[in-house]
Amino acid sequence: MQFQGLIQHLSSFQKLNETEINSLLAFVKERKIKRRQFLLTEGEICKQYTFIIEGCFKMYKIDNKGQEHNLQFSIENEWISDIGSFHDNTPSGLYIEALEKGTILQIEKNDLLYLYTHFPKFDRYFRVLVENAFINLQKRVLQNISDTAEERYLKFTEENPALLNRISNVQIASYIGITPEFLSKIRKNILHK
Amino acid sequence: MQFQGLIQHLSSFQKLNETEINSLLAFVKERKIKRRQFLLTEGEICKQYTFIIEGCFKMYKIDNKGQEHNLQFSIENEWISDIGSFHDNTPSGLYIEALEKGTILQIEKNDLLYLYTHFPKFDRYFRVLVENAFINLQKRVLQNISDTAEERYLKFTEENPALLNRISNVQIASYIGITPEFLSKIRKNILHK
DNA sequence: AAAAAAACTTAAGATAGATTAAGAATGAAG
DNA sequence: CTTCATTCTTAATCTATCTTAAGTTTTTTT
Repeated sequence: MQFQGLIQHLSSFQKLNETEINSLLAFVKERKIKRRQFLLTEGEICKQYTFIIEGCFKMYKIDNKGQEHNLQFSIENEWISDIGSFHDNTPSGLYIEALEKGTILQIEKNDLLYLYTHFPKFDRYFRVLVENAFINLQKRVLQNISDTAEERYLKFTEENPALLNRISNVQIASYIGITPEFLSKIRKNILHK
Repeated sequence: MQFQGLIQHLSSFQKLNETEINSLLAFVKERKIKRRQFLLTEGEICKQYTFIIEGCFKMYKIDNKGQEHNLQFSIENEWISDIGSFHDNTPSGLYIEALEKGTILQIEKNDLLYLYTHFPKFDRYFRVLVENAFINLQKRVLQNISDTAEERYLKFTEENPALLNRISNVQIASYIGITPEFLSKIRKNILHK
């Protein structure tokens, strides 16, 4: 079994007792995922929270011109899901796709709600998780509205060293909101300094 | 006293009992705020969560060229604070400023933590609040990386009708990440269609 | 190992958006 | 009610970024 990563992640926020751990593990299911496999596609309702044991995933939308726009990358010991679709039971506008083969744990909505109700610690755990994700998104919005593309690229490389050797520049360009060609120009520019 | 708005807001998520309501109200303090008054400035640690009874506020950063960039507007029955600074006890990089005179309620960090610990409902309430704010921020990031300035402006007007008569186009331009001059051009363009 | 697909780069020309500057209109404050 | 400050607009010029297209390199799949 590969539950240590998840338990450790939860425990880093607050101590869990036996009952809490066992309840969680009773609900969580392990899945092997192939490269290019989808965890979610547009139009589906997001019915699970996904915790990544191993692998690298992207969450993105496709615009009316067929272009992909990356909202998020996630790797080992991180959660990924379309929270909006999950909570409102509405069809997602997003895709979640594996960039590498990997292994995940998933928990169904009803089971998560059960945990929320019976063990307040889970409410708190996910509140803190979302708070942290929220803080990071705020920084990203500020960057988007105030920084140039070159500044956004440099900050991305500084803040995501673990991703650099795992994803292509095409993916990074899509994440910071520019074309791959322009990113190429930016990288050339940086080299010549 | 002006606590109805807050109680109502909380109750719309889940029923509160007497004890919970009283505990909350014991901690919450009312303040009158003048136009142009600051609730937070750069370098300060954000020590309160603020609930707006009446008024309109903006939260923004100032970049190294002295330019303002609006992260958020908030009005009646909404919360505003720098969650990052609040939770990590780190100096904020943001300003919160009143665009109109108004009235607010504030709760101190220690008191909020007390509520979290003693009444799980508050954990849940703030988890759901942050989740909703997070979902909206995700939409904004996707807009920033995939839509043109004109599309962002049009969506802003559609999604924030209540703000339109209260804030200037200068503020809107700063929020969607363009100059006021270019927004002027966009508005002219829209008229000529 | 070969074939196919995806990623990366370069460059020319096009467009979105910034900058500067100035004048007119609106709103705030004494 | 009047003065001062801010907002809004316009236009010319400049710059960042996109588009298209092509060629090269790297990675994935067979």
